[in-house]
Parts: sequence; structure tokens; C-alpha cells
Amino acid sequence: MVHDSPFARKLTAFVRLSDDDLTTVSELHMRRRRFPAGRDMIHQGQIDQPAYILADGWVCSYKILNSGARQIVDFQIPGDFLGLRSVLFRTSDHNVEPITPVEASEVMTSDLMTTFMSAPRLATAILWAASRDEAMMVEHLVGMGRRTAAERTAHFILELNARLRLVGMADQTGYICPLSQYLMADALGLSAVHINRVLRELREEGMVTFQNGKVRFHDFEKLVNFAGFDRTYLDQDGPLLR
Amino acid sequence: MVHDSPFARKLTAFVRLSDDDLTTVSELHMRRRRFPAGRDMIHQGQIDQPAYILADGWVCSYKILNSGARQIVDFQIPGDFLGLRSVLFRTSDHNVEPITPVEASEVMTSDLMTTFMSAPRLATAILWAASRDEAMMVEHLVGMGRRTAAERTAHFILELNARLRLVGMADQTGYICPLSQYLMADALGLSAVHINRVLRELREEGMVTFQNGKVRFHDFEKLVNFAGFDRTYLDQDGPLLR
DNA sequence: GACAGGGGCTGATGTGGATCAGCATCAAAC
DNA sequence: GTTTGATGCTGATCCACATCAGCCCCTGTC
Repeated sequence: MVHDSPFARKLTAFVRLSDDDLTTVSELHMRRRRFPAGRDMIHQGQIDQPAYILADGWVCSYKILNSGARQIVDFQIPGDFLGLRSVLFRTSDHNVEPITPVEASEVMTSDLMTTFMSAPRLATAILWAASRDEAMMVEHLVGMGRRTAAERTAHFILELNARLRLVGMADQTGYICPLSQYLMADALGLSAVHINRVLRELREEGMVTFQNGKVRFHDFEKLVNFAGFDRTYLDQDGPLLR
Repeated sequence: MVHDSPFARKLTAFVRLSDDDLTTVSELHMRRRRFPAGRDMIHQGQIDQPAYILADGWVCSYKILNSGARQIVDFQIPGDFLGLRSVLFRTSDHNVEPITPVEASEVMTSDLMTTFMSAPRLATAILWAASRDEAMMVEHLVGMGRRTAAERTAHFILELNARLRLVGMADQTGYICPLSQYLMADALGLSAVHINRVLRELREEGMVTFQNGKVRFHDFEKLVNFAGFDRTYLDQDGPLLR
């Protein structure tokens, strides 16, 4: 029984779950699979793909334009659901690539449906998590349209922090982050060169450092202010629904 | 019985619905409400708002940054669901403002849940539509990050066309569009001045005109190519699920 | 009939971030 | 122990788009 998977951890931050619910959750974790870094695990246009729950490692969801440019839509971290939308939609509209070696549990559509029927409280939690993810994508969109490169980068770093905290992989001081500057650039709609300069700027301003795969906060308040980051993400400590 | 509401029209493009389903749909349309243009109908942070189904008119969903800048996240047109996410999430994370006078049906959370339980096929259709909306937001995000102003604008015009077609408000030749250049600017992350120049460019290239509230296509193929628009949105003619 | 306000339109100028080019470091591959 | 490929870093130059400033037309209003 894996009662302490990142997935379970994340859900219990939203909704208090019964032991039965938690058992159901661990049943969803049966079909473990591994994926190496760098090789796509889901291709745009594929149909009837299973969904996955990320257990370990980081992945990114992206699209390639016909110009050849890449836009990363989102990163997924342990505990995140992967491809929930493409299950409903039947065909995936983007690619998914592991950034690090990845361990994930395959979830078949039928299992998911069964779970939704038999464990409504759990279903609520999952939908809640999905809504949160969508809300983050909206923030991402807002940033791309109306924030400067530096604000956007700062916001991004804080958002990752908030998400990682939910699964116990970050705290007020910082977190471990396997993203290269190229990946960040493609996520934030910038060039890698510029990301580099922006990170230097944030460092010189004494707000954060991001070096050697580690993000460290030096003036959290200042960073939050600078980024215009919405603290309600952060301040939500206990489960919202008891 | 409103068996031919834009909402019903849109859903039947996705899933073939029985007469019972259609009756349920028209029951969702009971509580009609009107909203004047320009006054917010949903505020960021409000909790326990009802959802709405847009019957007539256009609205936009937006966020205001503390810099004062506005980013429009999406426009909604007749047949679109409004605030589905904020029902799940309990609190709305954005504002919604009518662009034109609006008629909408209020849908209470409980009604929605009942519908989901009793009419699974209808539920599928609604989720399908929601997934499609989310897919469009992803495209929007990709555009903001990696497309030029002109490509993005062209893509936007085509996307609206595809959506309006589903409810019979557009065809291959064009459509009626109440958006000002300011609104487009805030949706596309550009300045109104630049939108104006871009529209001129598209006009001079002989692809589209957007004047006096009317979009007219002059070289559809060229426009689709230029925008890098994914035709699968368009070419989907009959219901996907029979 | 004056006038105010909103939307479309345009030229001049400014700037944030892209692009190009190149160097340094490190780990894996042979 | 050299090579090779990622990744991080930096300066110089360029350009897409913002900003500023102003004009026109239309519609509604007193």
C-alpha cells in the first residue's frame, strides 16, 4: 500500500480523504512504468492513450510550431496527473517528454471512470486538482501577455515552489530543480540567452539564485512582490474541504 | 422547449444526443437572465457563483495585473459554458464582462450535478466541450509565446471562425464580430496601435478584412497557412461520437 | 449645434528582448 | 586524454513591437 504517494499527498491538501479513498488511490498506482529522459512518452495526435500519474521525475508538455519553434505549455511534477484531458478528448493535442528519468503509473480510462463513480469525494479532489492546474495555465497565459521577462521568470519560479510544496519537495528556502535554461526559455516564450540575463538580474537584486540545479530564495517577500504573485496559492495550508 | 439553442447545437456537433438529453438541455435553460454591456457579471475572488450558459451576446474573461494592465484570457460566444471551473473551484479566479448586451441561463451547481448523474451522454458532451475550450487556451498560450503579432492575430480570427461555425454564426466567407481593436489587443498581448497595423497588413496581403464589425475572408487558404492554423478544428463536421 | 467620448488610424521615436557570435566548463564516450 | 555535446555565460547588434502624440469620423447628449 502506497498511502504516501506524492499524488495522495497533493489530493489530501485539497480534500480530506477517508482510508477507503486512500486505498483506491493506491490501487490506481498498480501499473508502474519507467520512461527514460528525452524520449517522448506521448505524441501529439496519438489516440486512446492512457493517462498517467507521475510518481517520480519531471516531464514537460509542449507543442512544436511549423516554424520549428517549441512552446512548453506546462511542466509536471510528482503527484501530477498527466493526460487527463486527452482521455476525455480521445486524442492528445500535445507532446509529453520526460526531462529526467520518470516513474509513472498508468491509469486506464475504465479504472478512472470506476473511481469517479465509486469514490465521489476522491473524484472531487481530482477535479479540484485539475481546476488548479488550469488556473495555473491561465496565470501562465496572463504572464506571457502582460508581464516583462523578469516578472514572468520570477512568477514561474514561485509557482513551481508552490506546487512542489504540496508534495513536500520544496520549502520557504528553496528547492531542487532539474530545468535547464533552454527549457525555461521555451516555457516562458523567451530566448535562452535572455533567461540567463534575467536570472543574473534576479540574483544581483538579491531575490533568488538558480544555480547548479538548485533554486534558493534570498528575499522571498521581495520576490513575491516583484512577480505580483498571488499569495492565496501559498497560504492555503490545510485541506479546503473537510 | 428550446431544442435549438446554440448550446444544444454546439453539443450535438460533438456527440449525438437523444431527445431526452435535449429535453434535459432545455431544462438547464430555465433561469434566463440579462446583463448590460460593460458591467462585470463575475468578479475575481467571488465565491459560490452560479455557472452560466451563454444564449446571446459576447463576453470576455480577463484578469487585471497590479500594473494595471489587462489580459483577456478568452472570449465566450453563444453556446459557451461560463464559469464551469469556478463552480468546481468554488471561487472565481477571473472577471467576466459582457461586451454586448447578454442573455444567459443561470445553472446552479446542484442542477449541474444532477444532470451529470442522470444523463451521462450529455455529461460527456459537456466535458468534451470543456476539453476543447482548454485545448484552445493551450493554442492561445502557444501563440503568445512563439508566434509573431500577425500570425497570432490571424490565428485568433480563424479560431473565432471555427467556434462560431459550430453554432451557425459564421461560414467560409466571414462573420459578424463586435470586438474593438482594444479588446483584441488585450487578448493577444499587443497594443491597440499595433493591432491596427497588423489588421492593415492582413488586409493588404489580401487575406482578411476586419472592418465595421465584420470579418470577411478573401483568401482563406493563404490565411490558414500563414497562421499555421490546425485544420482539424475545422474539418470536424459531423458528431464525433454516434 | 456645440461638444464630449469612443473607436479607428497614422507617423516618429524608444526599448525589451531576439539573434548572432563566441568563450568556458563539465560529463560522457571512445 | 582527447573529443564531443550539453549547458552556462557574455558582448554587440538588430528589430518587432510599445509608447507617445495627434488626427479623423461617428454617435450620443445636452
